[in-house]
Amino acid sequence: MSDTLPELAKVYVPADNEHRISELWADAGAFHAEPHSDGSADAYSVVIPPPNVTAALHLGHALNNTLQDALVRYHRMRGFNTMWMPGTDHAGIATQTVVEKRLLQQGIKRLEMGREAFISKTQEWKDEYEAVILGQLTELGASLDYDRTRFTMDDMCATAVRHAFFVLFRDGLIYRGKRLVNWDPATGTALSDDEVEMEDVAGHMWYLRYPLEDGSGHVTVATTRPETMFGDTAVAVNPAHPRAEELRGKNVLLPIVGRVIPIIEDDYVVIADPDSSDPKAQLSSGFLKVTPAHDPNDWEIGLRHELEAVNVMAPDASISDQYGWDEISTEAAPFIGLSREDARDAVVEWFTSNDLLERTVDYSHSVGHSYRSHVAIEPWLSDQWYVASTDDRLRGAALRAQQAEQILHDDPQFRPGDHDGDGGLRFVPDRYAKTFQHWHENIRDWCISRQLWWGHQIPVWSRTLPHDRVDAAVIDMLAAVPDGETVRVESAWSRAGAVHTARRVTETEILESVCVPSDATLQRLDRTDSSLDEPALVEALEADEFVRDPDVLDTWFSSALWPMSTMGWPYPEDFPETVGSNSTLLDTFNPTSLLSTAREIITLWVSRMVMFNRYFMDGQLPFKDVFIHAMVQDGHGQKMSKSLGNGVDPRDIIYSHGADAMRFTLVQMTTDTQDVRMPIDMVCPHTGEAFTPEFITTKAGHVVAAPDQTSPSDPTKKMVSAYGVAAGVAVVTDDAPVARNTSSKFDGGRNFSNKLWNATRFAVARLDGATTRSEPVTIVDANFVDRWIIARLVETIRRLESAIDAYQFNVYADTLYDFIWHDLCDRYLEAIKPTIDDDGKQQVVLGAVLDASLRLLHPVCPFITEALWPHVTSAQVGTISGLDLPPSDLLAVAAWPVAEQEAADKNVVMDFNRAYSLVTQIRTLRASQNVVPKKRITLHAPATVLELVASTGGMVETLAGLEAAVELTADRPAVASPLAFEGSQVFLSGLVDVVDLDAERSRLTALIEQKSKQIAGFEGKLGNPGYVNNARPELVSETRDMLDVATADLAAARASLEGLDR
RNA sequence: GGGCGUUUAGCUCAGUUGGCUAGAGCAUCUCGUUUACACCGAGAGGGUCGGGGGUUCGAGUCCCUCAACGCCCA
Repeated sequence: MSDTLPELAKVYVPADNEHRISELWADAGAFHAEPHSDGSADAYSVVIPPPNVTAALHLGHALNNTLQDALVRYHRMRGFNTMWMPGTDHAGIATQTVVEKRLLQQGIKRLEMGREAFISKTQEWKDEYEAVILGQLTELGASLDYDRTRFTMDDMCATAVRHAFFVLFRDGLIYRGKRLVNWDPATGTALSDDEVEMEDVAGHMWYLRYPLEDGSGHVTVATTRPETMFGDTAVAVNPAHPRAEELRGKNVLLPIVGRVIPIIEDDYVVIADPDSSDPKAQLSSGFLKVTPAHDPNDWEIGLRHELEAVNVMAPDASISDQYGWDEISTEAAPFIGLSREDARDAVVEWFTSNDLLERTVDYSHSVGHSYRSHVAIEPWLSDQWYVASTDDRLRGAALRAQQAEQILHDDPQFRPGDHDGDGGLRFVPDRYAKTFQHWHENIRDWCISRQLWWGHQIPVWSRTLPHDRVDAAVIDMLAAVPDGETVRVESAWSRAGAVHTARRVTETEILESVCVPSDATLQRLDRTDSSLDEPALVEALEADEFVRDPDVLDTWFSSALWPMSTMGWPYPEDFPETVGSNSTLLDTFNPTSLLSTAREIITLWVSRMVMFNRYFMDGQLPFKDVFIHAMVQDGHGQKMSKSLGNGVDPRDIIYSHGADAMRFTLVQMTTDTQDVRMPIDMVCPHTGEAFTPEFITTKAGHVVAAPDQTSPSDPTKKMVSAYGVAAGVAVVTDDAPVARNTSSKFDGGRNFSNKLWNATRFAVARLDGATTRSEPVTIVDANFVDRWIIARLVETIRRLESAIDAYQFNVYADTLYDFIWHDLCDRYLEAIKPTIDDDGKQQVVLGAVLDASLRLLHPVCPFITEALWPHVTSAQVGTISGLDLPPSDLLAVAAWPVAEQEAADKNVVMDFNRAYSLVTQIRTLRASQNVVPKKRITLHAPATVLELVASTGGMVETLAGLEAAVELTADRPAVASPLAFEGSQVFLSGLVDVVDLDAERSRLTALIEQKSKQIAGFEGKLGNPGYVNNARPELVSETRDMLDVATADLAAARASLEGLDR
């Protein structure tokens, strides 16, 4: 077989191997998993956090997916039935925004093209980026089960969404409410709290005088938003305020509007205190204008005091009389139609000219902005659908899911009970359990409707009818409940399987809503009237004036179902690919083993998956472990993000360094606490050289690569940056192509790959697969260095296993780096050079160590290890007893090495370390005297040292460049340099013709000084009764030993120094 | 405002129940290319562990406090 393999190139070239190997895996179906329950293997499953289809992946995604892949590949090799589910997310608002933007560049407006055409355009965008993303994952080496690729809006996921909505609606966990939402007036949609970013804005505090109705004076309200005054329905004062009593029961005549509004008392109002450290108290006037329809705090006050909420704005945040504000005064009329910004100026001007503006103060404060459009959020009163997350069935279930050891509260109702899934959710690192807990303790109901076209349209049909047209039974039911409360109605629709509700919306009108499930659900319901299928039911509803809600669901609603919907929930039998011979994906792989994601996702997504999976699957968790990975920052400490456009395409790094180098470096950088900072260079497409690009600062204050860049060595050559392309501000032409990015951070990974490549190249050339030994080599009979490298291998395996179990990725990478580079290459390969060609047993050991090393490195560096795999396996000449390395054609599906504990000989390792420190000392001495490597020298040492040297079977001689090691006698050569080793004087001769006495003297003097310092330290410790009495005994005796050796070394060094002068 | 994290060699970072004589990689300096690798080998220099206080026989590690930077949630 070896003659069919091409020779290994002198340097590892990733591009020559990666694509070929990806195809090898794909052709073999190496990553495909089938559900089964035959008990032969435990399941290990992960669902990918579905990347959104707005843009290509950046290094942050590369990091997350590399970590998942390392875990997945490791578990696959350990023999788990391993499934990693791929897919993408439709990302409603984000995708709709980018598609709208692109269309607008072509002069096409969304509203003009219509819903259907727009969705089809968006679908095209999705297809394009889904392909890009899956391509990136493939190039990255992600061992996903690509046959199962899902999309949050495909049939399987849509069925789940429809079913989940129906069940929640039926169970009273979805309701329609008039609430203040975070309204984005630019995109015309409501945002969840999580989609609002707080930004500091330099604004003003205006002090407006509101005259009292009875003409007895005025009160002064302080506000940052004077334009909302049209919607004021009260003025609030703290009951402890000095004027509270005198004003009790009085009213204010609202300027411009002419509305008479009460003065109310509420201790939310901050009492003015110019000396306070709280800026709110400093700036307070003592009076607060209350605008329930345009401020969340005022909304709460409004609820407490039963105030009217007057909405004075249109969806585009202009002042409007169409959305709840009636009785417009003549004075107010000119303000109608103004934008909120213009209205603010106009109101301030009006107060100024009417002498009602008391003063203005500069005031910088935090204002919510849309994370997409970046305009200020308008708290806006509107009808929205909500999930009752605060219900115990959701929030309580999420809190009870937490592993008991990670819980910080002592509320018994939220302690895990004995229900399935209780107490089974663990966060790594564990501090994030606190984030999860805190979120749920303060959770609010979840607004799930979005005024978008791209997404899952809400499956509710509604109509609003006057009293006299509504069924009498409904009227009766509503009469029995408070106004505004929703009742379940029994009707023709409910008998057909839908859920029918009704609510009184005004004095004379009633709103009816009917939630219709998908046909898959409908046909399985136990219903009295089974004559209608879903299309027929919808047709009948629409014929009866019901209209489908135009809104779509919040993207996170479908994401929340991801671990279930991708596996065929609720009806796997409808999707044959989710069903195995004796089990289903859901039964085998849910709960999944792990979710790996970023910090902010704990609140956005983790929480909702836990609530939904538990609710819909009888308490079962969506995953057991949540691993929170580091954030990848650019060179300026800014988070890499798709929306900022500062992300680096992993394909650029793969191009400059190779996928394995990128993966290895990312894994090595993943520690418990540190975020990953990644200074980025650019590669000139004209010359290929890397350079630091020019940076600019954006309006938002971000530092990014300037869109247009100039070649560093040829100023006539131009290029554009990836940021310029992402931000849509740079034009790519043949003369100005887009420049790739790179980073020298990945050099270490690349060098490491090349090191392994060349070590294997060397080793394979020394092995001859033709003459295989039939009997396994017994390691206890092997040479010293062979026993040592096997012992180190076994230690390494153990360390890697514990590192990966604890998600210590940097430890995993560092352990491999240390073993392969230092132990295998620097020590073992160098030590066996004189013997390997003639020692068949040693060849077996070398082959086995390489074989095992490739297996161990494979989870992190899959391509290069797979590329080397056939070379190593075909060259192997035998096996080692106690080290189990079952053969496999593909490394990706090979078994993880299993070693018997006896192979880890601690004494060999100890002796090696002693001998190697002698080697190091000799090398240091050689280097200090500039002795060339090929010059052989002689070691003169006492019998104890010679014994150690002899026990290493030539290792010391080879690594230290010794010609001979001889017993130290009185007649040692005159030209010899002394060393202190383990308390003995040893000498090296043959280094140089004449010893430089001054150099020797200063070397020994420095040594004496160092040893004296150490001795003083040890003696200080041992002279301290506190230490001797309290420290662990073995620690004390260790210190004594170290003192003894240091003392002997000192004596040896002193003797040597004296010897020089004799 | 609340929470979390970071501050250790010129740079990027390790340092797991306190025992450290503080490590690694890169960079720097010296030496070295006839046979695995210059994406290399051998060696060296470089740190009062952010400041202050405390607990302890002993603190990079635990506690308090101050400062700077970053993230998440309000």
